[in-house]
Amino acid sequence: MLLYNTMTRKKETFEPAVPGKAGMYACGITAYDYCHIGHARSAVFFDVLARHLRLSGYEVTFVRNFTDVDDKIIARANREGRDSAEVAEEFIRAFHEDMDRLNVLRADVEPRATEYIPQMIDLCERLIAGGHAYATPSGDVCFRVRSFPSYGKLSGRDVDDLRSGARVAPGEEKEDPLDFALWKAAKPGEPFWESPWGKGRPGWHIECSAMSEKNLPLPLDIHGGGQDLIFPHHENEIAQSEAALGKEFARYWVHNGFVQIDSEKMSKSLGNFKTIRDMLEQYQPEALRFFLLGKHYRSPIDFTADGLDEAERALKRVYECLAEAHDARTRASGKPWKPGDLPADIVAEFDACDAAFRDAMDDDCNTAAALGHVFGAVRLLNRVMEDKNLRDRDGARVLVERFIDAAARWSAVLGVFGSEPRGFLRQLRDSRARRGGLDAAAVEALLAERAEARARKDFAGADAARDRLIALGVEVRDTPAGPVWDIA
RNA sequence: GGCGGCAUAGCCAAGUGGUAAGGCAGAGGUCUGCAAAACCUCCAUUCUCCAGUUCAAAUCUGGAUGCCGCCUCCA
Repeated sequence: MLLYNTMTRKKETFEPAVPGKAGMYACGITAYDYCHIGHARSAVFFDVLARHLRLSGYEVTFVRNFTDVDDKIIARANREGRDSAEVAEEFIRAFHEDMDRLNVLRADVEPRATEYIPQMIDLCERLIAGGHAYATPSGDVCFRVRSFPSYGKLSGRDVDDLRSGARVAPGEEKEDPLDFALWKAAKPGEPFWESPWGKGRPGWHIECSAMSEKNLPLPLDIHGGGQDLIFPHHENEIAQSEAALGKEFARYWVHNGFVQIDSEKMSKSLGNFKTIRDMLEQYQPEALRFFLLGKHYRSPIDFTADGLDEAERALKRVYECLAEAHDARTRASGKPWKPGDLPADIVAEFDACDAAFRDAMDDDCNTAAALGHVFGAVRLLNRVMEDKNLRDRDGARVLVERFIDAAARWSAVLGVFGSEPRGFLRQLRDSRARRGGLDAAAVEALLAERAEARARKDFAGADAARDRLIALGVEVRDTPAGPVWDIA
């Protein structure tokens, strides 16, 4: 497959270090608050990438870490009079709850920074021994950026340009303003670990270097995260790991784009973020996931209510079709299919959609294009099911089976379309009804009134009931199995 | 100031040299007691603008304009 590599700024053919195996490391969250939609996008994308690689035959080892010791966690713990480990634990649990709902699979290894303190200390010592780091009088350990000549290669930065913007804060003990902390001396009230430099705790960047080194063979095949991690986080990881190891740290650097609100980055610092759990009170998790997959992962995506509503409608179209397909298959057990194949061009068109789906995923995980091909298949199946001359043929049965089978494969990669269709449609309707503040009792009463009128062939009365339902935003659909209702 | 990204119909959006996927909305039709869903047809001679390369450009090059991101914690 092709994968865009931030290092080379090009799509490249993905060739792991060991053929058939793929080691993936994605930077996870700092556990100090509930996750927002931006975290969801990153998690959903790397989940899809891991799923796609697996289904393409790679033996994938996916590592996603938790940062469970950090300034922000400590700040929150102190503010709430709690232990920082307890705070981290709470939000790691919340992360798992949110991700489970979004159908993001657990990573194979989910290391926490505090479990790797000895490895981080060891890495610091190796860097000091190699002349790439130094301890300061107060017990910090800093990376000597100037000792690593290719610093800036990932983010396209020039050390001299960076220097003009950097400044040394008064009282800092860095040799150079560009140098960054690998290990921080503990301040009063902070969690700490014993180290050769006294009581302290790890800096952020060293965590990922240590955790990736211990959990995956280096070089990593894929290292990823949000685009904001390119600089300085990933640049610093490269410097640390490559300076310590003397070899390449990661082969493919993959970064997802941001979620925006009103064309501005959604972030905690801007205060314009929406948490996953807040959104899931209003929308089905699958609608959010579908929405995120509707745009290419490297482009920014604007998060809007309209966008989610559209995702719901699109999802509904696919599930209506899946429900039809399931019904057709079930009905077939009681009613024999007639002999006869479908026209060859219809079968060929289905094959083309299925192949195009895979090609799109192979092309840098182009989920938006892949979804387009799902709709191609949906329309094709609807057309056959609609055609009185075709729908009872044995060839139609075969197509229905193949469609259901293909949908299961698409679902396995994308993590959507995998629910039981009728159940999903009911949940979708109910969540939309709840969002619209619909009076369920009033709807039920009008539905009953209309059913009675229809039974009497009192169509004027039935239409009057329908009009009042429409006024409530409800539309009624008469099916062979009886009337069903939905939100217009 | 330094570095980078993006600009496609009313809206969302795919598309890295060969003549504009898909979804939503809209118009007409089939079906239906009426509807809805579904299906069929239509809906960008054109891809922010200007130059250039090429037989051929939304796609490559240069320039302009606009929006966004990184350079400080951040998915």
